[in-house]
Order: sequence, then structure tokens, then C-alpha cells
Amino acid sequence: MSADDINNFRQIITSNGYRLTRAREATFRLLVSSEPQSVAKILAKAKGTVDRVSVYRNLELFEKLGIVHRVYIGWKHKIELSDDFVKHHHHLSCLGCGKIIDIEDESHIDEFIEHVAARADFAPRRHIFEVDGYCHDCKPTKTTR
Amino acid sequence: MSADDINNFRQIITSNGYRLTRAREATFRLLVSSEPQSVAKILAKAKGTVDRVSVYRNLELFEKLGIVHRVYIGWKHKIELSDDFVKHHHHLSCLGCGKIIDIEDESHIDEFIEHVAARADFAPRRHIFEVDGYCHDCKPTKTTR
DNA sequence: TGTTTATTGCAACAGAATTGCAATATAACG
DNA sequence: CGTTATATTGCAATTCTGTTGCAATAAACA
Repeated sequence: MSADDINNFRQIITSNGYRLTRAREATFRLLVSSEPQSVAKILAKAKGTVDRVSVYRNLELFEKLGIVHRVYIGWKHKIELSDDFVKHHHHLSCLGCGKIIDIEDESHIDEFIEHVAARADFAPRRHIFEVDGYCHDCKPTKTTR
Repeated sequence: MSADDINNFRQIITSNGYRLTRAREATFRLLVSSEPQSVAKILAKAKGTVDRVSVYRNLELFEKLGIVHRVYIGWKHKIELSDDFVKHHHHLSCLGCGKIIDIEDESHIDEFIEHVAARADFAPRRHIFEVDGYCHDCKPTKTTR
């Protein structure tokens, strides 16, 4: 969480005509993490500082303003800071030990989306791409996708 | 819903040591649909026939046995029969009108997953890939991913 | 510093999913 | 085919997650 990030955040909020409040900034600071977080976890961190309702309302606002977006990992959705703050990437989640491995090679997925969208005359806005399976350490004998 | 499908279902249940019950078979029959269904919709169909709790418990079992899996469309998860019953495919969901367009070209995504998994020595089991955006009719002027 | 009104926090509510448990139905066996 | 063991069901009660209405509060701006 750099000072730049905070300034960027403030800029997004105010330039869109919203007020810069203690609750909003506190909520934003809770989101800083290298990994996407569940809403439950964010609420737990917020406890005593920001009311649950405000967290929900601001997460919704943040999503609308593109500050955060949701990813779907391990059959639960989680909140992740957007590309402006943390580079968007995809994950391999291990069903055995829960380890999350970042997918390095992002270019292919972008190309694929362009390709598919072009064929359907579709303007893509956001996408979900997550893979579950077993990591090296948890690999079972039989493996199917 | 062919007789084969029912037999296949029965085989999966019994060969895994579970009992073939009225509730389970009824729940399975509710899942037949060309599109993934929300849990709410399945529960509505089950009303009066199978108790909500049994639906939940059996969907969980079905998932464990690979009879169904979940997809994530429009920020809601839905239940879809697995490849054994209905061919798994992906979707473009329009944020404007809600239309769902099937992605035809599935081979690329499979290849991509193989590629990424191989690099990380990861055994993929299931994946989520969904794209939201705007269809031809709803296309706004500015388009970003 | 005062005024306007967006935003907050509380309380109450709604809906989705889970748990404990007694009743029931399935599978297996004599 | 009838009996038995127990997996499974359905109900009631509960927990968890997210939402709504509204009065109190605090940003923004003159």
C-alpha cells in the first residue's frame, strides 16, 4: 500500500463526485493484500472500525468505480483490488492444500477472449478464469479435468 | 434426459456405495436443462416433492461424485450437469440484456489450461471461464475489457 | 463558521444455507 | 419374503449473509 495508491483511490472517489469519508478510506485499506479476500474476511477485519453495512455498500461502490472486482476461487467469490492497484491475474487453486499459484502467462487468455468476442460481435468487459486441481505435492494418481 | 442418463446416474450413485433413493433420483431429474440453473430455481421445482435440505445435501453429493459442477454467470453461481450428461461449454453473458451466448470454440481454452498447468506441474480438475460484456445489440460506444 | 445533503451506523428484516434429530426407507442378509 | 442395520430423509430451529429504512453524523462548499 503506497502513498500513490491512496492518492489514486482518493482521486477516483472525489472525481466521481463521491465524498471521501473515514469509513471509505478505512475499507479501502482493508483490501490491501497480495491475494483476493473473501467478504467474510474483510468484514472480520472491519469489525469495530467500520459497520458491516458500510463495508457492503462501499464494496459495491468500489466495484462500480472499478477499484475492486470479484474473482471466483474455490467456489467462493472473493474481492480483489483492480489492475490500477494490483495487476490482475488468474490462479490455479489446489483442492488438496488450498495453495494458490499465480498464472504467469496472461497474454494467451487475453488473445483468446479477443478472438471469441470478435466472432460473436461481443464487447468484453470482464472475465472470470480460474482453474482448480491438484498441485505437485497433492497430485493424486488419477487426473482428469 | 435419456434412459441412458438415468442408468449412468444410478451407476455412479450405487458404485460409490450410496443408496439410490427417491429424493436423489427426483433431484437428478430436476437438473435436466440446456442451461445451468440457479439453486433457487432447482429448489422451486423441487417444492412439494423433495425437501430443501435434501436438495442441498444431494447437490453437494452430486458435485462430489462429479455428476454436477458449478458455473459462475452474472455473479451468481449456477448448477450444471457435468460432461457425462451435457457437454460442458462456456458463455458470453450480456450485461445489457442478459442474453447468454455459447462459446463455440472450446479447444483453445482446453489447450491453454493444459499449457499453463504443465508449466506449474498442476493437475487440473475443473475450471471456470466466463466473460461478461455487451452483445451486438447492447454495445456501448466505449469498450474496454 | 454555517448550511446542505451524502453517508454512516443501528436495528430490524429477508433469504440462503446448515445442523440436530427422530422417523423412514433402502440395501443386505437369513 | 420378512427382518435388520443404518443411510437418508424431512422437519424445526438456527446460523450466516446480505439488504432496507431511518435518524444521527460528518463531508463539502460557500
